[in-house]
Amino acid sequence: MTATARVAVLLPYPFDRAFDYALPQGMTADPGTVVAVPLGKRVVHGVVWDAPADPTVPDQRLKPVASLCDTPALPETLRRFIDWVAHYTMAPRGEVLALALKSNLLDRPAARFGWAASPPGSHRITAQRQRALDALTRLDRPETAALAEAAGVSPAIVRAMVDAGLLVPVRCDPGGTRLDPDTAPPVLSPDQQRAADALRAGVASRAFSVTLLEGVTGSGKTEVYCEAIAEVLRQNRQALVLLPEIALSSQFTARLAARFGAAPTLWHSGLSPAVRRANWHAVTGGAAQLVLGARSALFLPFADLGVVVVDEEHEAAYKQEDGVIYHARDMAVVRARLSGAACILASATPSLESAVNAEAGRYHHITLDARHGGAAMPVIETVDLRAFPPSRGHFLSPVLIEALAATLASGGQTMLFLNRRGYAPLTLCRACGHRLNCPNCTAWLVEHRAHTSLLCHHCGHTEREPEVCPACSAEHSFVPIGPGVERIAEEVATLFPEARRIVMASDAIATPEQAAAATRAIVAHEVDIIIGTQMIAKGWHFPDLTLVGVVDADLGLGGGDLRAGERSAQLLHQVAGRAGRAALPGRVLLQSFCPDHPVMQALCSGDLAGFRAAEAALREPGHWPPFGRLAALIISAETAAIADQAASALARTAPHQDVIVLGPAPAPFAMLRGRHRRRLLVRAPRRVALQPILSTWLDRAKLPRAARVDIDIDPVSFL
DNA sequence: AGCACGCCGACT
DNA sequence: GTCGGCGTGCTC
Repeated sequence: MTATARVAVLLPYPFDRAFDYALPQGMTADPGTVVAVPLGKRVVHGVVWDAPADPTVPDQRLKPVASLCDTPALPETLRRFIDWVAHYTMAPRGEVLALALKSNLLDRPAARFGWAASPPGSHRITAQRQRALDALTRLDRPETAALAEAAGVSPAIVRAMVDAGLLVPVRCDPGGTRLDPDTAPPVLSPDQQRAADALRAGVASRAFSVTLLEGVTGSGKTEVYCEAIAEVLRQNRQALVLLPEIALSSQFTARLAARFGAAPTLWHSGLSPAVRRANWHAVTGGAAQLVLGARSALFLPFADLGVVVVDEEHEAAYKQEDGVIYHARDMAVVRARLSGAACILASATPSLESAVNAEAGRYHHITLDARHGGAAMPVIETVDLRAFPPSRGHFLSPVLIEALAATLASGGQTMLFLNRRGYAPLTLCRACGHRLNCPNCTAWLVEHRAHTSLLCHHCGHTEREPEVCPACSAEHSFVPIGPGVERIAEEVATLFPEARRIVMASDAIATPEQAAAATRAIVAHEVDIIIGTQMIAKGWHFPDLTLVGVVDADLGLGGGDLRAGERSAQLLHQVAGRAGRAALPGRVLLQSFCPDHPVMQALCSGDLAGFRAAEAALREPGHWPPFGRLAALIISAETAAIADQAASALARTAPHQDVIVLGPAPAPFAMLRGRHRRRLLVRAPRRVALQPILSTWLDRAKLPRAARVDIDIDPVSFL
């Protein structure tokens, strides 16, 4: 009597271990094989894992594997990556697998069709139709949305052209066109050439390496790392470029397409299910040579990854904050290591983490100094709001208004930056001082005049402004306090009624199409003044923009966040970089109540490296990141009492060896989406691994069932 | 994640 | 008397 042949199958659900299944006679399944297996009453997809069978489960309890899928096996490098991420983040292994394998990806994608121009006939060619036909000469068999976006026309125009017979469908499987590393090689400066050669050599060695590529906005980082990608294409391996989700613009896609002669394969949350599936299959089949994606693209089944680029590596948006909590920049390094690939971290304002790793020699460090094409860095000055205050109820200092007027007069464009959506961040009763709060969160309600309502930016709660104050019953007594971008737009309209304005915030610009339309209008100089949030800080290239005004440069400095100064410097530097990118010199005015603050000083002098050194000197003695390890335990419950009880119970049993446990404290948003939250911070020197300490601690702690503990390794947001 | 089992309130 | 709320627990 021979024992049943069994395989361990990892399922994409929150189980930490693989389940054993019986392998029917004659069936073989190597690790990585995607299989269908019975689970309870259902049949689900899973992956044969490289785990030993579990002898404690007797043969009789095993169910047989139902069938093998004809999808290519999940590559070993991806399986090891999933194991690594699960261990590091302390997330159940199956939950991590779920990031890589959703069963709706598995069906073979249907053939896809794009559009080509039909031979010229006797059609009426309107200006918009001509734009689409022009765009078609630059694109390879684009689908409707891609063509419409590239041409700057609505999808309806494209559909009408199809109906009129101007466009004919042709098959366009993703990755069907090979990328050509030599399509449009850039002309590089000697500085860039040296950097490109070094990156290319790293790729050519086919070994793991990490390089921090530091260069100011406009120094040509993209052109340089594209040379590393070109080398990977020559090796016939695959390349991955990660961008913060918000920066996945069509402008960037078009740049890569122009460089390599065909569009990269996209991966982000906005893709339709059909495109998702097609692109996933293109990656696993090797047809996708270059993927441009958000952080989740790390979990794609690359067969042979040669380079991973993390652009804007300092961005906090790389931190996944719910579900499996991970930092995509750090996981990109791991993904590259496990794949024998080169990893390139690119930024104008590197994170302290990466800068310290480069300093310590763990990463290579390449710096691009000059702005390419001769454009100078803008002149950055502070405007002391104590000396030059705005008039009552307004937010632009006379100094900024004067600069704005001069720029308008000379025909230049101005950008006003304020990282705050809506009209006013706080609404209070003139009679009694009552503040309108969110019922679910520790947060003020933000007035949005565009929707004539008050909105919570944390949970989405929305309500009308009450007629009567709920505290003192005064009528129509509410006044807006402080500015949001809508209010700045209003102020600008009063000051310069003839100037053409656009507000760029996530309320107004919600889709890539809207962003593309706004960008086009700005580049075409159909706009004089751009008023925007964070959204306008990233990657755009507006040639006529010469003045940048930061309405509240102090905004990011409060809140007691470990990285507040660092993040503020990065964001403001990035915003400043929008000014004067073409032939025209740029000027940046930072409105501040504390112009002597190290962040303002660093920005004005351009000495960000000096600022980083000062930050490092503050963090190193106490083993704060990146000089030590940090984890946050967020304890949340329906009631404050349960949250408090659970948090102090945890704190009482806290380990002392090698770690310091801080707290419990109310999490900065003590109440979020209706749950009460407390936080413990666990800090340790770099040599100590936190995970085993945390798991023994949490396993022993007896917590009330109503309380939940979320572990955040390497927290960045402190929310 | 799903899906069962299980023990307390308003309905044909 | 049953239908159904979602708390708890299991899935090889």
